[in-house]
Amino acid sequence: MEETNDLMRQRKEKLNEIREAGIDPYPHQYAPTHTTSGILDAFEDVDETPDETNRVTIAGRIMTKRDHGKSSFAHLQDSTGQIQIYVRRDDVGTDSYKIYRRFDVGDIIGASGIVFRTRTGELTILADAVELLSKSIRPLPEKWHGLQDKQTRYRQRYADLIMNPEVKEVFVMRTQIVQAIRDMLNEQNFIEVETPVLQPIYGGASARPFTTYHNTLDQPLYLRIANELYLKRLIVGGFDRVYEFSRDFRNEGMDRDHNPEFTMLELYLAYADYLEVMELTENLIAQTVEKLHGTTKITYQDQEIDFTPPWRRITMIESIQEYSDFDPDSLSTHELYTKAVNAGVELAGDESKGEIIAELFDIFVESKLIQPTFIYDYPIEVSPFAKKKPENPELVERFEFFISGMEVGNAFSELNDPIDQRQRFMEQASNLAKGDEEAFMVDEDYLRALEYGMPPTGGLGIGIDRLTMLLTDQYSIRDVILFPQMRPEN
RNA sequence: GAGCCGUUAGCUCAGCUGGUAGAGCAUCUGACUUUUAAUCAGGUGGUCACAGGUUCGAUCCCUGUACGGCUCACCA
Repeated sequence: MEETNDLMRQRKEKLNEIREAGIDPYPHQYAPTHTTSGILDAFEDVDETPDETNRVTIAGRIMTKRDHGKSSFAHLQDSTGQIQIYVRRDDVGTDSYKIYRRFDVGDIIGASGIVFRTRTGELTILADAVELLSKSIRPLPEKWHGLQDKQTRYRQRYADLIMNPEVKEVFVMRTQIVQAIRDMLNEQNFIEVETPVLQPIYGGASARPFTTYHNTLDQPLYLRIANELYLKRLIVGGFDRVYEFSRDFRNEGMDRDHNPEFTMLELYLAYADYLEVMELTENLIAQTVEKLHGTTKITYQDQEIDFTPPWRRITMIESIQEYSDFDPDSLSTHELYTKAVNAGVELAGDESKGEIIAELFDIFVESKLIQPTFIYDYPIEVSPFAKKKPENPELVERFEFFISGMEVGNAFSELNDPIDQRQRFMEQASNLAKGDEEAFMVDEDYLRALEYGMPPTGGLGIGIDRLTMLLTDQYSIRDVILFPQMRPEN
């Protein structure tokens, strides 16, 4: 049912009046010569005397309008900012001025005129022609407080973007972050590729997938939870450096740093191990921060974060020793389990030592890692695609990095031994059979690829949404995703 | 999934001990040819999220539902 109110009815009446005057309220094109910020830059020296040489044409949305009888001031907003226009009846003509008076805040109009400076010093366009480009029939939020309600801001991002310039700035920065990373990777001879979103077998991470169905093939398909296994197939195929900004989908809960669909950068680098990837990671991110902010020190939620390499490196076991009173090295699995349960850690009882260690890390360490920190050498049980450490087969060459208590990225020396990989898959498959919804299926085709031989390879995944949160000082992932997932309104 | 909080005019928000609702902005009418939260005068605008219950009477108290926020759980 069509939503309506007095304000909208009044605007529709104005729309009809404009049509009856023979004017198309939705014309097909317009040719502005300038942007608002371009004018503010280019005409900085202009004074109070209008000079015909300073003629411009702009287009934008009316954000404020102050009518004064036979003259009027308004601010027009375009994608670059705002500028004031000054419209006088004697300059635009009586008929045109009458139509102009039917314009509302929110309408998109074009204006031609001369740039000058008002008595109060504001650079302004003295308009001699104004033209309706699109009539707005739904009123914008109030100018002073803007749009505050989070629900409306997320559901009607368009209104949020119109009213809140700082929101727009966040999304411009998001694009700049992606662009900066892309530029650096391209410079280092990485190839950007595209791999399937619809996958017959999901893998590369442990998460519940979204399931769909292909009618013609008559088979279920899964929206990818990661693209890892496809990128590594490409390494097998001979692309030595590949990456993809991948929209991934995980059918899990939503909170301040989880959205069901999110963007991950994954990259793979042949002949590298995880230590080389560590170096690449800190440089990639530090340079991105530097490009965006001109420095590698920024403030996130009132805490200073220093991205200057090298970042702190500490093993997972060491971090647990440091941040809790557990020493996994000196305890048996059973002792560790007992102590953890006594400390209030919820465990089912069938966890392996590695799983308990990972759990202890999550509970006692993760939230305390404020400055960029590499946690490395993970238990093998929670890392089915990472290569074992030569000197300790219970650990793998894997790291994650944490900033402001958030996991931002994950990397390892990729497991390229097809026999070992098959065994790890089998363990996962048995977990799946035991009811672990996040274990995954055996990907025979991926194993076949490994059997052809994959070079030693380092891989990395970076959560682009979380990185953007950090670099734009946003508390919630919903504030760095244009259209975050929401329940239906009705 | 759990706990807490919220939902009142287009927007931002008040609303006391239960007595059928207010402000600012926006909007409308009039005045105003350098204003900028323009100003001045006068108006319009409400399913108090939804459904029940208690009560003589409910925006207010109770129950349920929907949506949202925060926290927790889940998410290697």
